Amino acid sequence: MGIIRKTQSVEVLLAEFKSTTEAVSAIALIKRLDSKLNKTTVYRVLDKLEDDGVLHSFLDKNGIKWYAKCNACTCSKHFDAHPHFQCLSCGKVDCVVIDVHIPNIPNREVVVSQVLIQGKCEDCFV
Amino acid sequence: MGIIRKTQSVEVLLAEFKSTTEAVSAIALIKRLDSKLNKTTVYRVLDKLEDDGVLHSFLDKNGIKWYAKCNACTCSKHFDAHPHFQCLSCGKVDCVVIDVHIPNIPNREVVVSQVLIQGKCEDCFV
DNA sequence: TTTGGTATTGCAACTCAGTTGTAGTAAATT
DNA sequence: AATTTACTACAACTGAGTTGCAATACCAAA
Ligand SMILES: [Zn+2]
Ligand SMILES: [Zn+2]
Ligand SMILES: [Zn+2]
Ligand SMILES: [Zn+2]
Repeated sequence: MGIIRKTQSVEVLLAEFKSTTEAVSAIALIKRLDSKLNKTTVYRVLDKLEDDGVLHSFLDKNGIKWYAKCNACTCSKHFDAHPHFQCLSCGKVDCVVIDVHIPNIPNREVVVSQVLIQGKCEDCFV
Repeated sequence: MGIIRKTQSVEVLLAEFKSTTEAVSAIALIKRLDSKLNKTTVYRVLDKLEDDGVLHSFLDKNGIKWYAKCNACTCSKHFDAHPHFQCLSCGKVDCVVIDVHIPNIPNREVVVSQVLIQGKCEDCFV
């Protein structure tokens, strides 16, 4: 179940995503908002925002959870099964709006796929 | 640094991969070998076998570590940057030897990519 | 605007995969 | 057989994420 009440915590977290399209790790948010919100609250609100189709989440190379804004998602369905790009130099992660084609595999049904690309981002690219 | 001495622990772990091409999670190995090997030993030997190009590892949807046999890898370089397939019904994971093409991204250098495909495996496919 | 129901929050305690330090053990080499 | 040192077991730790619960704050009805 998603967000029901527009609380301070919700506003604070939404504000973190308002000005950027970059992804942010749950851990980074917890540290950054330490004086304002409790760790548990951050996890719970992020979870609800994902339910509502406002944010989407994924795991990075180290199994750490990241969140980014959704584009055209609803509470019933996420439409942003796009790849994510993690910079090996600065660690920044963001959504990449390219289409990676997953070929059919004999005798298997492909339902969903996750692609994590690693390399150098715009800022770190010489 | 990889394996230097051919110990009992190494033999036990190699035996687990000898008869199958399926991937096995570190946790599953730890449980399965609980009477023979210590948890720490399992992690350390797996790590070394990966260094030696005997096994390769990856994280599943839940950030859990899995290992599978390598094909043509050496201690200096892993050549098996292939996708992995996790069955949503039975949980089984294995290597998929298909080539998923990652297109170039403007102003970014793609170094490596990880693809995790989810769906129904051969056994669970109706 | 008060009141009351309940969604939400903070806190502490927990879970659990994976790591680290270390003293003892067992391969390999002589 | 003695020596060297890679390896192992154990216990204790780490750190991201979860859970239970009492206190709080949002919202709507009165
Ligand atoms: Zn960068
Ligand atoms: Zn994204
Ligand atoms: Zn299956
Ligand atoms: Zn593989």
